[in-house]
Amino acid sequence: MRDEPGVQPLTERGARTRERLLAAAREVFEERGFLETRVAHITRHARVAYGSFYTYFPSKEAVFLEVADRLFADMTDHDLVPSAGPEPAARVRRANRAYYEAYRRNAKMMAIIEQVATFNAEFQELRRKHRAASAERSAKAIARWQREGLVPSDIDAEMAARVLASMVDRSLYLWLVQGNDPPGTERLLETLDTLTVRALGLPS
Amino acid sequence: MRDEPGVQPLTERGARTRERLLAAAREVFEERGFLETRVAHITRHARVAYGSFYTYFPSKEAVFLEVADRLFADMTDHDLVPSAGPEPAARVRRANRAYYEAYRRNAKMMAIIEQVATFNAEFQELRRKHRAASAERSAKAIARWQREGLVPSDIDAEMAARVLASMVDRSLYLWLVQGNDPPGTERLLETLDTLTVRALGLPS
Amino acid sequence: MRDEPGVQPLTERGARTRERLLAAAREVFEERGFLETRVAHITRHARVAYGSFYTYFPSKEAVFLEVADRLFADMTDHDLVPSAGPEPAARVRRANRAYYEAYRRNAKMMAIIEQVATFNAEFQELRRKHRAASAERSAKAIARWQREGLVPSDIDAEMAARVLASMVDRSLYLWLVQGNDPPGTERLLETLDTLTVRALGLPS
Amino acid sequence: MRDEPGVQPLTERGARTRERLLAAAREVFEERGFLETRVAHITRHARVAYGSFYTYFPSKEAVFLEVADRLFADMTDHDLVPSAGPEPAARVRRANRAYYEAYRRNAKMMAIIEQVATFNAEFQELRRKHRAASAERSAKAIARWQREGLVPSDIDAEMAARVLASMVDRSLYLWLVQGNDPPGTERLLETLDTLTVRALGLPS
DNA sequence: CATGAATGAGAGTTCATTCAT
DNA sequence: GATGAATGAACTCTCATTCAT
Repeated sequence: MRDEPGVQPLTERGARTRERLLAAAREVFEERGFLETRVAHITRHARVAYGSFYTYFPSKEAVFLEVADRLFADMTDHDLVPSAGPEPAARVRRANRAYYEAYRRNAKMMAIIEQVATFNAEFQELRRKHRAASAERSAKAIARWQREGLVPSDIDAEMAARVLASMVDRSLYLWLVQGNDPPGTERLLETLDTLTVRALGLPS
Repeated sequence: MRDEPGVQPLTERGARTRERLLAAAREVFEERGFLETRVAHITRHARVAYGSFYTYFPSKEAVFLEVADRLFADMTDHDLVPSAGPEPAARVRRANRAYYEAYRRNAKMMAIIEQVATFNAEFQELRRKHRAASAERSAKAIARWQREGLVPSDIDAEMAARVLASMVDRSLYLWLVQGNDPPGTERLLETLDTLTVRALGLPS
Repeated sequence: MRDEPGVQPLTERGARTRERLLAAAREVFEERGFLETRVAHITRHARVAYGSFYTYFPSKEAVFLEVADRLFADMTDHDLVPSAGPEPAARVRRANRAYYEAYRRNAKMMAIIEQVATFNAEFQELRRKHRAASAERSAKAIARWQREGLVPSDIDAEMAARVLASMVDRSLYLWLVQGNDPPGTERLLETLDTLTVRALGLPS
Repeated sequence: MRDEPGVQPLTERGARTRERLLAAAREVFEERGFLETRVAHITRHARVAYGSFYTYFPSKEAVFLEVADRLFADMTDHDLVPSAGPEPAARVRRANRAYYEAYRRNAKMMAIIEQVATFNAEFQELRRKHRAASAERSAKAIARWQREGLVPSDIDAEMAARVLASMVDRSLYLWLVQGNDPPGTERLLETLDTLTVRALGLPS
């Protein structure tokens, strides 16, 4: 009992051990899922003693939160519509592809994230915030396009942003995580692009 | 899951007990989620002896599968586009509303279904089949509309059906299960209708 | 998880198992003390499975409380002054001897009781109540003797009852539990009697 | 306990660290009890590195023994009858009050001492010796009073000393440590004085 | 069939002590 | 000496499933 476990290590060596645990945790979570992961798996994978885990993390949940937090940061570099500029359809397309790449890179963890989100309220909240921030940025882009006359003004920008994000997100989940269908990825991406652009009425 | 030991009760009394267990299971699953549900909770709720559970179901998973199977039947009475006919936009609209109502009615179980789908392969497969069947029907409708010139022929009917189903499904999940947003339901439904119709290029 | 553990068993067989656990618990507590007792020791001693312990008791504390409660009942059949009547000095003497016998019979558990009382607030309260009830009875006897002119009226009956109970109780504890001194028991009892009688000014 | 590794610091700085650990240990023990005290609590409180604890003390028990040893010294400056002289009743009274004050000052540690005495044999022995030495002094006083004709000669001086010490000690423990009773302290002290004096038959 | 007791392999967490720096 | 990380044996409590009645 160092009493406030999970504190940042004070030495170089401690920092290394902590990183090893984080990396091992991610790998084991990806391999076995959150529920089937034992703290012992993580420590064995990181080649540290069982007890060392609790030197840096108060629980299995805590290490997961941190792994997921890093992943969210990686994922949200690639928003639906990252920046202003001409050719909105091309931008949508590019954003979708970027998100697809990020999703593919992190597909295994995305599966575990969905798992944990179904029973851990704290984590649900974390994910909700990330989603809201991301949707907010997309909504801003849509609203700008509406002011520029590129998107019909009868569309609810905020809601459309959320709904379209759900569309892309869930499609990629079923595709990449649950492997719901073999036919070519390009067909999926093409459809996501087309439907998004047409749903918003963007000139293509 | 239909040939496990003791599944089909032979007597009238046995059939009653089995039904009580199924009803109790659904209520307890809704209340606590799959992971937090104990077999004892189910039997207590059903006012049945602990051991009787295993007379009718080989495991906690088995009773869940059966509860979920019944629910899927209820949900898929309301497909994206239930039947042929004129006014496709109105049909999309009606289908979305019907699905929304069904989802709302079963929201708690939908949450648990998502939960179990994240770790139980057998259940994943069951859900995948339901999804595929449902998407197939939607794809048929879209294809018909394409032959009738109501939907552009450059759209991949099957993929569009899946992607749009993901959009609606996920939006309702975040809305009804995770309560992600306070603003009015009507805004959400309106957006789902509009985006679907425009994505498909249907006349409105 | 039968959810409200520690419930009374519903069958004859369950009642037997529960009794075996209680008896085993007492013996193991006496042998090793509360802190050094493991649930596994108790179940092994009772020849039941580890998990069966938790069918009947929610924790080690709970089984201890019940063991102690039974012991308190046994001990308080022998109060400082059990009943009214003539010859108070003889009554004091008889009460002291009776308490001594009870203490000797239960000496090992008295040691454990003292142990648990030093850290478990719930148990402290239980013991406080027993002590208060016992002191109350002694105080009544002293007050009666005061009304009969056998004890000086300047004595605080209630406080004297508590103080003299402490004297007897603690002396027996040090004697029988901590074995503080070999010389004859009779010397101790004689001293307890004499000091009690003279402290109260009773005719001897 | 004085020849364990690293007990006697060789440098000035080491002596200071050791004192800080001792002081911190006492405070933490008082705050949380022996069982709930972690070595980490002590070092944190002393603002000393975790490992430094083991530079000066071989174990948690060892530091407690030393804290308790100092406390015993403080307590036994105030014996039942500290010195010879006239007016024995007044002396008893004064000794009781002095002991009360000392007890009150150290009440929290007295609680922990009782706790440790219930499971640590080495500490039990230490306390037994202190008690024996103290009782010995009281017994000497009583014997002297017997030779002076102030106390009846049928009293067993040594045993009476022990029994009366138990009475005072236990009453103060229940009063000050377990807070067994709200009514005024003066009532308790008065009763202790009176009963002691009368039990011994001292002229008052 | 019904009942409820019995089972025991885990799993997470603790923390005194040791050790490398 | 001082520092704080590393260790891992314990220990409690859980609960799906089996079994005796």
